Amino acid sequence: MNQEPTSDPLEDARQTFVRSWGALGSSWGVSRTMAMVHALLLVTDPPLSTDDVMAELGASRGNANMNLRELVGWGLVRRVVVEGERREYFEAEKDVWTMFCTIARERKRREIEPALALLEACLATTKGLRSGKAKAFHKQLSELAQFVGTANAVLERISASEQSKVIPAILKWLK
Amino acid sequence: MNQEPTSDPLEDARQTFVRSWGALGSSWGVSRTMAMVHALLLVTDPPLSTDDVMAELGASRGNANMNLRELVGWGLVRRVVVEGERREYFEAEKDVWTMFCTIARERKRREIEPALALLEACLATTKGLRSGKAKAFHKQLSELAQFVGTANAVLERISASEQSKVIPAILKWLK
DNA sequence: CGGCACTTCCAGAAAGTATCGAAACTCATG
DNA sequence: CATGAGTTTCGATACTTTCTGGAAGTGCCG
Repeated sequence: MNQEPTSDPLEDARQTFVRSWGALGSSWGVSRTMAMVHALLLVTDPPLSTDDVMAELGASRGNANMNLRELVGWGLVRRVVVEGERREYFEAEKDVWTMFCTIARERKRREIEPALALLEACLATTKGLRSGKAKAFHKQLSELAQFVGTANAVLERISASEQSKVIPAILKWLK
Repeated sequence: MNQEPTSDPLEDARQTFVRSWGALGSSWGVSRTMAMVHALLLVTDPPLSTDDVMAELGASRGNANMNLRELVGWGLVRRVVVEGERREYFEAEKDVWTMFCTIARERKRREIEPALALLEACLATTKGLRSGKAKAFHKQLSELAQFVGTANAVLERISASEQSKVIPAILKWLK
């Protein structure tokens, strides 16, 4: 992935943003390129084609295609049809609140729920055990499960709400 | 990393929990082994030595040492001194709320704040630009920055609060 | 149909990380 | 101040994940 030098400050800022956002992505369990593609679409107005993404990021077709597809799978990017064009174009959901809700819902489904399931399973298999060690294990896991369950419910509730209902309440609470 | 077959249901459950938690860790940007070490300490009562961790997870000394050190760095694990023992022992913070606050604070510091800094930097360099494209870019980033900033403040506030103040409020709000 | 304009799949290559094993270091102790 | 238990560091290797480039697929249109 290459970068061309520019002296256009806007282009510089875009590049900086896209690349750095990509780097940050990896600490959140998102691959660099996927984060970069998302960042790119987020700050680009007319929808982009696969080739545009390839060109902007210097990625291969397969890579661009795969990451676009995955972003569509997450619901963060939409395929759009451009009048009189055969090629597919992509645009990101620009509204930050909607984006947050989408991410929350997907992570919940893909990561929190499996974790809960694991905890429940371990709780179930140690339910009947009477030894002190088993009791302690069971108690520790059940506290964890309860916490994760609450977090799950909070995300559920928040991401099903209107931004206009939630944000003001939060800001007020922050005081 | 090996596993020995057991017919002890508690041991089985512990193994299952530790290993699966490790697997889940990777979707949250935590390395498998670090998540496993943490899980292990979380469900183990007497503090463990490096050698215990090595034995339980079948990891090398270097690996165990490195991950223990990193967990101490996150504040999720403490070194403890056992009477009349030269060797160091480790125990995890068991309280789930405290654990959550620690993680929130650390991720905030390591990941959210750098992201905010990036956003601010890009906002600053495009501040004066008057073209339509620049305005759109600036607006998109500033919405993102505002959202991330609010999230940051929320985490700050929550993780500085008492569990007893926050959880009931949340449960009430969930209704 | 057959050509064209795209999209998707796939197997191997490359890059990036985690892990090991062993050597180097630390430091209380005899 | 030599010993040795215990800890840390480090280069080499093994493993995963990500990426590439080309082959195969899809479906529109003349």
